[in-house]
Parts: sequence; structure tokens; C-alpha cells
Amino acid sequence: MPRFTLPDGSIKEIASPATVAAIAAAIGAGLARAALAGRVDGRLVDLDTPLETDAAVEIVTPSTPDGLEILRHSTSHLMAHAVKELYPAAQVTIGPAVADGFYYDFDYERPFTPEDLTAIEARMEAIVQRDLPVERRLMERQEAIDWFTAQGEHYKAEIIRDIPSDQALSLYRQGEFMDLCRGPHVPSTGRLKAFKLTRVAGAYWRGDSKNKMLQRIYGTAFADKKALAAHLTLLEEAAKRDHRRLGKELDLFSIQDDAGGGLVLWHPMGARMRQTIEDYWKQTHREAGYEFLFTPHMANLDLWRTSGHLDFYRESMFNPMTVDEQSYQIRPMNCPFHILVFRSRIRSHRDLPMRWAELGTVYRYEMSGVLHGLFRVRGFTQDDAHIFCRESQIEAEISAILDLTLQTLRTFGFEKFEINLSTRPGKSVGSDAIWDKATTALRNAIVGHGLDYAEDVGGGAFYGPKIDVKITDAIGRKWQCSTIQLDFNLPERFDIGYIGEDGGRHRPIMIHRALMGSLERFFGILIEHYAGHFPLWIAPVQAVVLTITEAHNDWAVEVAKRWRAAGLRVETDLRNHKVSYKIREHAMRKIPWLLIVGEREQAEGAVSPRDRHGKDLGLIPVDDMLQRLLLEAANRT
RNA sequence: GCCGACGUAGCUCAAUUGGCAGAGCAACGGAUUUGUAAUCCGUAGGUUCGGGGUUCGAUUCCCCGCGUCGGCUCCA
Repeated sequence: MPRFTLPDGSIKEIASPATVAAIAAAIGAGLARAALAGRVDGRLVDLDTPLETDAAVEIVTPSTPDGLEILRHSTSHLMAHAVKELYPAAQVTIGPAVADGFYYDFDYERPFTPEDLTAIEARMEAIVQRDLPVERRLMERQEAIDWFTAQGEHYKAEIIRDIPSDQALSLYRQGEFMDLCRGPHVPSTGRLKAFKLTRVAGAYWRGDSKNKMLQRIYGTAFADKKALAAHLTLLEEAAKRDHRRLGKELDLFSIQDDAGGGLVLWHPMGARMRQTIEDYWKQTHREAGYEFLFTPHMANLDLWRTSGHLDFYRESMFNPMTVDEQSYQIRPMNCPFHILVFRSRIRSHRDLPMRWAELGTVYRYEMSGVLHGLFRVRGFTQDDAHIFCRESQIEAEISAILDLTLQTLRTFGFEKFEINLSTRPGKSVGSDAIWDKATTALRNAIVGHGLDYAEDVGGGAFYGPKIDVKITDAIGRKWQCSTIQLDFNLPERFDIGYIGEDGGRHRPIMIHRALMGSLERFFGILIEHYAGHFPLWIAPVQAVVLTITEAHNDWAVEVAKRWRAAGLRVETDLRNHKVSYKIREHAMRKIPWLLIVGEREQAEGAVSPRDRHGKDLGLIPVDDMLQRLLLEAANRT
């Protein structure tokens, strides 16, 4: 009898022919009911896969990431099944599970409408009710091509032709519907209990804009209705936090046709916040031993020819303009300028490392269709810096950059990080020795910080390895902002050097790094992360003093004056309105503190603070409250 | 750029089959002097995204542009 080792180390012996389903049943009835598939010696298989030899077996249920993915993949098949029943002329193409759901691409004579989605969803429910078994079978290559061609499914036939001929082809059948698929799948359609179709979109066949546009239907699926509802609630929460909406409501910024798409106008309240962020950035960089540069927004096109951007970055650059019969290029990056500063005089090894930072505004051409609020723009400011150092200094520099990165991100309330190390790709510049040395230095710096990381082998840029840091926001979404990139290319192209201890000329290592990435995008992420409820130190207006009646105006003005002198951003609201009216208004502006002043406060030199959650702190002496807020702002909490 | 949806007052949204373009909030004026999320009355506000067409008549139907939004990498 074959012996099956379970994840907890225990062993089950099941008479042959055993299946994953039988093993699950032997463990318990509950698990048998929940089982969707199995992981056998690391490979995902269907529940009814026969197991004839000893193996490590794990039962896959919807509560695991694997299980959820299978569930979603099966739901995409369910959708394709429903589409074929309703619209037989539609051709199926591919339909994978994706990050938080699934999609399926169809070739159909017309786009699907929202009404179609409702109909498809209803038909999906009906197929679930039929509880059709989902059966796997293998098919010969030519037989499969013939079968799909006979069905009018030309995309499937094309897919099969592209599959290496030594690979077995598997098909999955549920009722009348059969689809080419690697699997595994849930055992029957009745197992799909909670799904929703979310949107339709165009998508190119194989993602290539030269190919035909297909109709993509997106949906999502979960183990049960409750989990689905929770996900839909999360989407609503994300919509409420949308920085485009909050940016308008809080009057932080705008993007207007009259200026152009992807070009951001920072309004006074948003500009205040940006200034606070920049002040913090300057302070930390000064402390970390950086110098600051200011460089031009455009340069002679030859500079971009030398840097190589004209070759490999052209499609992201705006067209050059002509000035005095010379071509000038608006900058998509800051690095060539920093190189020019380095090259402006002879550098000694004693000068290294040189850490030069610039809040550099760059302009990049993005296709009109991809512009998106502050997240995808055509003009933005990078918190850029370039470090020129000796090979032996790489590790210490990377380590210091990681310190600064984590410190910065934590200050803005991000606690969870995901680190990626990307190594040498096939086509690249630089010697094996330098790549090895640099990659090891990066790895050591990460490990030295006690951080977990994933290695993206071959995922680096052609000119050097890099570290990316992803953050997780308040509602669990991940964003990549920080990037630390080594560059063996630009120093070479600009032929920069320093004089070493040996009196000879040496090539410095160049490190590009950005912590927040684009200030615009980072600001958008902050808006969504905090849902507009910014911590005191960033809030554009930190407190509003509001009066009960005109009789208290003098005291309100006095309070505001003192607090402003102490460095806080304070407004007064002396309007002849009821307090409740004023409170509502400033609460909607998400002002952290409202200071109510009336008869008692005026008489006692006090204020009655109300926090953003509506909590009334009662009468507090004005200077006590001031100290409290100054502390809160200084702590950046 | 491509596919789809959408574009009405500063904002959020109405307007029946093609028949005088409206409401709430905001703004402005006045009254109200008010104690923890909306006081009352009044006034003004429009090239219905732009251009063309069909029609007696177009916010509505058609065509062309512009813009916004959702997508366009995640392998059968």
C-alpha cells in the first residue's frame, strides 16, 4: 500500500488506487467536503488523480492561496461555459486567475454590455445548480487541434500549436462545455458558491496591440458569500479613499485639461503638505550626509545621446524642441546632470562617497489612456539621489540607504515591507566580477537589516542589480515606491573617474535611489492610506479656532496668533453661524483639532478641544493644549 | 495609442416617446448671536465637452474630435 506523508508529518496508508479525495476522506469528513484539489510532491493535481506510489500530499482547500486560485480559475471556466451557452458564436481564448479574481477573454462580434454580464452571471448560477462534474482527460495533440477547429475555436487551436510537443494536453469537461486547460479544477460546478462579474474591458490577444482586440470579462470568486461580501466592501472602502475624489473634496490638487493631462496643479492645501514632506526629506538627508543639487529641466539633446536615453528610453520621452538651431530635450531623468556635476572637476578617492540629492522634476511621455490621477502622470518630482562611491563602499552605502528608506516609510505610517532583489539579466553591461560583488553587497545589506526578501533572478536592469521596496497601505494594498539601483553603465558612457590611492584613475560606482519615488504618486498613496485623515504633522490645517458668538472673537484671534507663533497651522472661524454648523464643515474637511471658544473659555484663558473623532476634551488651559499639540506634531504620530 | 462606458451650474445629480434645462449643496445678499456634524428667507449662476448633421424642434438620434473613467503583463 502506498504511504502518503501529510504536512504535519503523519502518514496515511491507503489501498491503491488511492486519490487525493480518498486521503482527505481518511483524514476527516469535514476536510473531504472542503477539499478542492491536492498538492502531491509539490505539484497541484485534481482530487480524483490516482496516486500509486508514496508521496507527500497536502489537501488544498479554499482557505489556502492555492485553493482560492483554483476556485477562481474554475469560476473563469464556469463563466466561459455560461458565455458559450448564451452566445455560441463567441470564441473562447484564455481565462486565468489573477490577483484578486479572474478574467476570461472572448472573441465576439460585439462588446459585452452590463446587461450581458447580468445574464451571464445568472446562467453561471444555473450551471452551479446543475452541479456538473468537472472531468479531466488527456488528448493527442492533433486530435485536440482538430476537435477545437471543428468547434470553431481557432484561438484554442493556435494555443495548442504553440505548446511544446512533448507536453501532454489536458482538457476539462463540465457538461457540454470542454476547454483546454492545465488545471487542476474543482471537482464539480456545485463547489463554486460565491462569485461576481465585475467589469468588461478590451484586451489584446496575447497582450499585443498589433493583435485583435478581444472582449475581456473580469470577475472575482471566494470560498463563501461572506468572504465575497468582505471583498466588495473593501472595494467600496477603496473607492471612498480614492485620492482623486479626496483631492477635490479637500482642495489639495487638480489636473485640468487647460494645462494638459497628467500635469498636476498643487493647490495651497496640497502645497502645504508637500512642503511639510519636503522639509522632512531635506532634514533627514542632511542628517544622512547628503548634499543637494539643483539642475535644469532641459538640456541639449546631445546629453541624452551620450547617456543613451535617446536609444533605450526614447518612447518615454517628449519630443525635443529646437532652440537656436539646436535640439533641446525636456528631462525624463535627473541622473545625467548629476554626472556632469561629478565630472566638472577632478575627484579624489578621499571625496567618495559623494551623496547628491535633488527633488528633481521630470517629464515622461505616457500614453493618454494610462494617465490616472496622481498615480500615473506626465510630470512629476522624484526624491532622487545619486551616490558615487568606490566598490568597497557599496555595501555600507546600500545599508545606509536602506536605513533612510525604512525610516522614511515608517514615518508615513507604513510598517510592512516587501523587499525584492533583482539580479543580472541575460543582456547586460559590466563584468561578471562587478555584478557578483555588487549583488552580494546588496544581499548582505538586506540580510544585515534582518529583512526578508525575494530574489528576482535575471530581473535586474541591463546596467545593474537593484532593490525594490514595496509597502502595504492601511487597507492591505501594496505599492512599490522605493528603489535602489546600481549603475555600471552611465559612469562608463560619461567616462567619469576618480584618482585612487595608487594615483591611477578609477571608475566610481553609481547608485540611483528614490525613497518616495514620485512625490505626486506618493502623495496620492498617502491620501488613500490615511483616507484624508492626515496625522497632525502633515495636515494642511492642524486646528481651527471657532467661536460661539462674536463676543468671543478677540479671544479666538489671540489663541490663533499664539499658536501660529509657536509654529502650528491654525485658522479661525469667526462666522456668524451655529457651532454645530461650523463643526460639521470643519469635520468634513478632516481638520485634526477644533478648538471651541465661548464665554467660559474666554474667561479662563482656555479652549475646548474636539478631536477628529468627535471627542470633546472639555475645558483645557490654552497653553497646556498648545504643548500637547506641539508634542504630537513633533513626534509625527 | 486601442476597446468599452461616460461628459448637464463650482460640486453631486435630475429632465417621460425628440417638445420652455431643474434640484440639493456651495457662492452672493439679508435676517438670526447661536455650546459640539447642516438656522431661515432671498439672489445670481448654463455655448447641456467642442464641431458638424438629421429634424418644425436635439441634453436626447447620427458622424468627427477632445476629455474622464475601467481595462489592454500575469500563460492553455
